[in-house]
Amino acid sequence: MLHPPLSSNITTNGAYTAAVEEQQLLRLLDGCTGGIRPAKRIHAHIIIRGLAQSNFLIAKLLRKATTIHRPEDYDTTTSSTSMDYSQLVFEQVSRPNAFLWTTLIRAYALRGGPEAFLLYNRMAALGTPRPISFTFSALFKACSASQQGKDIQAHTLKLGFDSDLYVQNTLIDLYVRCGCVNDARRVFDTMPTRDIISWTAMIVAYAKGGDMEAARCLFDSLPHKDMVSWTAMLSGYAQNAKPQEALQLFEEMKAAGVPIDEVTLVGAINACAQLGVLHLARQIHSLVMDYGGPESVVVGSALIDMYAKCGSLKEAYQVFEKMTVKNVFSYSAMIGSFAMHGHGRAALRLFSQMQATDIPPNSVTFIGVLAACSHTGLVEEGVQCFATMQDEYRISPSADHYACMVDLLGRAGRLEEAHELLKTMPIKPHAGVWGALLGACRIHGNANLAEVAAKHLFEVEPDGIGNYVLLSNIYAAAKRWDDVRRVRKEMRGRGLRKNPGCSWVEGKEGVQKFFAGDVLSEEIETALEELLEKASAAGYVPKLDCVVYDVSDGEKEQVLKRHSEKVALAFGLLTMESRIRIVKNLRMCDDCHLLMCVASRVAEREIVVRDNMRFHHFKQGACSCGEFW
DNA sequence: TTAGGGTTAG
Repeated sequence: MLHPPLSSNITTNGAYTAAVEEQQLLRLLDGCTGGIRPAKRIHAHIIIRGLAQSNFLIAKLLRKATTIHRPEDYDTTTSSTSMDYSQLVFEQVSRPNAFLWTTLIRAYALRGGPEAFLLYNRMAALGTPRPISFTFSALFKACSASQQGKDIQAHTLKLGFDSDLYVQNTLIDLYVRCGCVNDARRVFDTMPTRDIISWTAMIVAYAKGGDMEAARCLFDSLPHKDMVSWTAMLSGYAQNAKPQEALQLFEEMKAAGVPIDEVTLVGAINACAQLGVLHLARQIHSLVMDYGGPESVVVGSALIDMYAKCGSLKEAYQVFEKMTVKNVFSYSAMIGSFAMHGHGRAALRLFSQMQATDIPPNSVTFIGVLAACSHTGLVEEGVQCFATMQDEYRISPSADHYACMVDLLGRAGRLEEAHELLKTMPIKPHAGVWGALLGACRIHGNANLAEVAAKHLFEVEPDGIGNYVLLSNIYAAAKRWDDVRRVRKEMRGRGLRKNPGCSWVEGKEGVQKFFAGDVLSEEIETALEELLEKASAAGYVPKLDCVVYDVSDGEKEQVLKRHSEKVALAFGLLTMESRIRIVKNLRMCDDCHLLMCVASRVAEREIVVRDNMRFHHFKQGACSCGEFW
């Protein structure tokens, strides 16, 4: 039996017995897994032993009962949640102390919603007990808008918590979550003492705001960095499209002997996915295995995405299959992976499998599903999924979903329908939606509708350089040179310059990067010439329309020849014995696509190209996209 | 009590 009968409390040594029993129950609570049902069992013991008024015990009990993400969060026998139960237990304590109040406030705060504030207001109205610093760190966690934070901050000032490290650190974090970098910095600057947590929170503030130089400046001036501050910096680089800097930091971190955990690895995985370099991906994967394999679904989902973006759909699927716990992220990542490689049917099959589980798809899942249909020309299926999303899953389509639908219809040549959908959508179309229409106009050579799309596009995204390039491409294809000049003049007037095309390719001695128009080594120049000769003999004729300048055909040919992916291909032919993998920063042009097709046949090589849209796998003269891109 | 993480269209 766990406890002696109640009567044993009534001894001359009652206080001593109670203390011993409290210790026993605390140990019991420490050993319990958390969740509502185990908590209820221990609560029964607490009541039997007459300790239901112990603030300390009850606070610990509530912390256990309200542990989130446990299946026991809902008790089917009483139809109550752990919060209903905790509230009830709390109300039975006649003199709750500040710690007990705070425990309940924190539990509500972690769940979101207004209850945390209501409870605090009740506490403040009573006037006793007075809040403690813990109370405010819990309240700041409950805030989701900076104004709420400012209101609570006024209370901290009044009660003298304005120099408390924990309170101020949580306040910085709140401003970071709300995107208020300046407010976060003001708190940071006025703190009498700061610790590594204050610094790291501030590094994150700058990283979220895209100011990686300011983040780096703080990071460099931190005398004692820990794993979290290193990881914050690394992830910041990855999130701001600076994968090389992220991986460089990862190497430095390892060299400095800083420990690494799953969060660090996720940052590195993410960076590697952006670079698209497969041998690096494999290295990081084996590092993950050294750390015990992808134990969390977070790492697994990141790995799936990484392998897909590095061109290996097979390895992405292997990771997915091996995952023992799958969730909406892992399914969405895998469906999106099939989509970017043009495997629409496989994406739809996996989506069906997902529907048979108890994991409901979310709006991101549908982006993947719709993109898969769009990249494979499965128009009716896409239309059907768009309806299912709304009717069955009650997900209202976002502008991104409309962009997919406009792309789906437009790509398939149903331009008017796409335009009609766009005009009747209930939310404001963003640049992506008009961009999809403009892209479809390019494919189907509809310069008139392109003008309509471009007009709107320039309104919502006046500095989107790609839009001007796309429009001038469309005019160029229609040989409307005056219009081409007009667009180019507009670009110049706005101080916009074309992003230089850039490709990188995996060689034996690392990754080689090429820019369009680079001066080439003799070796590469020769390899390129030989390739073009062989291709011409096999029927390749340069698509001069791809050049948007009104210059002679000879000059156009020279421009095309220097496109970075062609140079990368020539380099790959020289250095790689088998498959050639190229990553490009912009969209591949029609001419390069054609040459890749022909080259895969005449050079008898598999070529995999990732551009900023999707993957193309070239093999024996054909592309996996089936010319539908 | 307080800081770092995964899937998103053109």
